[in-house]
Amino acid sequence: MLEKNTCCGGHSHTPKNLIAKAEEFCSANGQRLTAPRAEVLKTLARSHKALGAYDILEAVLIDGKKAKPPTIYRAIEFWLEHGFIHRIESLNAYVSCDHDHDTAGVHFLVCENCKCVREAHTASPLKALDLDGFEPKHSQTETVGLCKDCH
Amino acid sequence: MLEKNTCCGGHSHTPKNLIAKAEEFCSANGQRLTAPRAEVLKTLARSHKALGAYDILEAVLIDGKKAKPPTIYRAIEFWLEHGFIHRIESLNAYVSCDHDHDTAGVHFLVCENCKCVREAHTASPLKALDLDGFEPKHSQTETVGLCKDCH
DNA sequence: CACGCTGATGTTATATTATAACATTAAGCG
DNA sequence: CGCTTAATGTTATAATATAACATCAGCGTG
Repeated sequence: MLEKNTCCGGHSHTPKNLIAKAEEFCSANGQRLTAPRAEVLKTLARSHKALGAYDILEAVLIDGKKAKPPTIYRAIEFWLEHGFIHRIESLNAYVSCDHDHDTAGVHFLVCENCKCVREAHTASPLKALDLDGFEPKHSQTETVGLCKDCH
Repeated sequence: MLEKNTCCGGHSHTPKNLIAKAEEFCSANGQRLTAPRAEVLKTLARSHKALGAYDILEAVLIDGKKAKPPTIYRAIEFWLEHGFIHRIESLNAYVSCDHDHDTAGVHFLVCENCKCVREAHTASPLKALDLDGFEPKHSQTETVGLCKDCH
């Protein structure tokens, strides 16, 4: 994993911008931008495709040493909670997010071949639905298929 | 798991109907309705909530004996392929389906408390989207929240 | 019926993803 | 400084899923 890949136009977020946003968020909210958190976010931001937790684990060094699973999962959880990354359920993998949106409804186009993920925006899929007492908290749509470069 | 539960109005599919449909499907398509397949489908059909593979494993006996993981996963795969069950990605769990629909786009209302799952139908979420070369194969929306009885 | 083909299951082992539990360290604050 | 709290380090293990190969059952054919 993490090999150079030009699929999807080589799209990836810019680690610097995302880290800057993260720094800003942390100082504004009394959170700490620690080494594991920073490394995990940078790794995801550099990748244009979804990475599994153990891909991240292999990719990052914290103070020059390989981390252990809980360290990675804690950082993942932190960024998930604060909307800096998303979990792609159908891949058990994670992507960074540089969109500003409430995280209540998102839509991902997931390439089953190269695992690249594009985040799309539409109207909430709940609009047209008879919820009949169901109280929604979060909607996520995943469309699996082949990206432009893979089909 | 599998305890009696009256949440969501005790909704569950009717194993007999679903098995009848499955029998019909198999004979029409040259597939075999073997013991593991039948038991797995019945178990899911009886449950009104999503079951993990290992919940199913604990629940079924094949010729009076506990099965092993590959047996369960093969049956799950079989029914997934043929649209008799769905995988709820956010739970790593499975539900039976007695709807007739192309499996190209489905929407689930998932209760995070009791794990009951309601299948809903709306227009495809892809309609409003600029796919820009992405070739979609399957869309699934999962809305996590609290069901009528749990909130 | 015996044979051989095919698809399904049985079995063993292991890969992959994720978390529990407790010890230690670091940051912020009076 | 010394306390408190949040975060990380560490060890172990849970939960989910699959690879690989052996065996068996159904079925058409000679």
